Amino acid sequence: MSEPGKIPSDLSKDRLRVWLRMLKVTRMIEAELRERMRQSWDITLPRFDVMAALRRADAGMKMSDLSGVLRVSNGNVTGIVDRLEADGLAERRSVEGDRRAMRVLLTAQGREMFDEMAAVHELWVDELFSPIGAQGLSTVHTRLGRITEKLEAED
Amino acid sequence: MSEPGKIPSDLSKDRLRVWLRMLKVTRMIEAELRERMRQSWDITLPRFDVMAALRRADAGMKMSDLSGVLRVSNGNVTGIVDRLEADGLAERRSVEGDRRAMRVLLTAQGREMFDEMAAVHELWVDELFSPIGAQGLSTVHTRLGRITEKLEAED
DNA sequence: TTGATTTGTTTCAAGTATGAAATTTTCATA
DNA sequence: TATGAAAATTTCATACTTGAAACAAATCAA
Repeated sequence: MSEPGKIPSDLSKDRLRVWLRMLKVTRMIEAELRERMRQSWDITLPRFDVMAALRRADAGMKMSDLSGVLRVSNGNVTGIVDRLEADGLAERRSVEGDRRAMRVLLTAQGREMFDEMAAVHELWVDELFSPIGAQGLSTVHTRLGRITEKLEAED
Repeated sequence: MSEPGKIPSDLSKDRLRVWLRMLKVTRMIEAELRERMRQSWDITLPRFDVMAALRRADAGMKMSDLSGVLRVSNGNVTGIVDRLEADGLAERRSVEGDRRAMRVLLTAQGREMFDEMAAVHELWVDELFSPIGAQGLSTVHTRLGRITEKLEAED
């Protein structure tokens, strides 16, 4: 980046390049993880993401909380939870005091399966990110953090 | 990252944290770009991506080249090109010498529309990445590059 | 040459994703 | 206490996505 002969004020092109590379890396890693999950447990990434969110919430989460945390649409979550429920990994319970809302939580089976998957998932990510050491991780983490701050501040 | 009291050998958790953050940032930016594109030109991100790939190839690209470059499945590209073609933005031509293959290229209208969109798109990305300066861009770019190298070497 | 494999594309079923509309329930307030 | 706005979820139409299967055409080997 910013080679010798280049006008430094042209950050715009560099930002575009970084964005395209980030998009590429993210897609490659997602593809790799998706494939491994499919092979290992016949599960999809969206289902795993929902289970990960639910695992942290002992009391369960409302549908709208789920779509908020995962940043996907409400209707989307409805379908994924439907399928998790059909597989016996999650369940919907009513929220006392509000008959509109639903509380979703993992079943015992769902928790057990997620814990098993999460451990392996962490190993995979460690492997895929192995070219980046502690130094690089720190830099990338803080730089990306600035972007989320900015985006979250805009709401 | 790697705070004072922390055992440095536990890079695994840091890598997971960085991956999760990267996923989050990528999704936020994609959501933002998708929304703006929808509002401005009633176009989707996948269509824009295909047009971007085609714009660089004056002679057009084969369907399989497209899916290779964009890292999406063959069947996926079929649908997106179908819709671009229906909108008069791209067209399929036969490849002389190989009756199986198809050459896809932008129409004049497609090129014109893409150039207009690309200019604005670059401004948006510049804005969204504005919290990262030249220094940070460079670091992030090279770190992410190592990951793609590793992943591409594995094929 | 012919048969087998490979290549390029499309089709298909299932799942993921969006944004908008529809439903039901809650809540504020006049 | 009506009643209108806001909130929580589902439903819907449309589009994207995958992996597998189907198909046709090209290539390669016996």
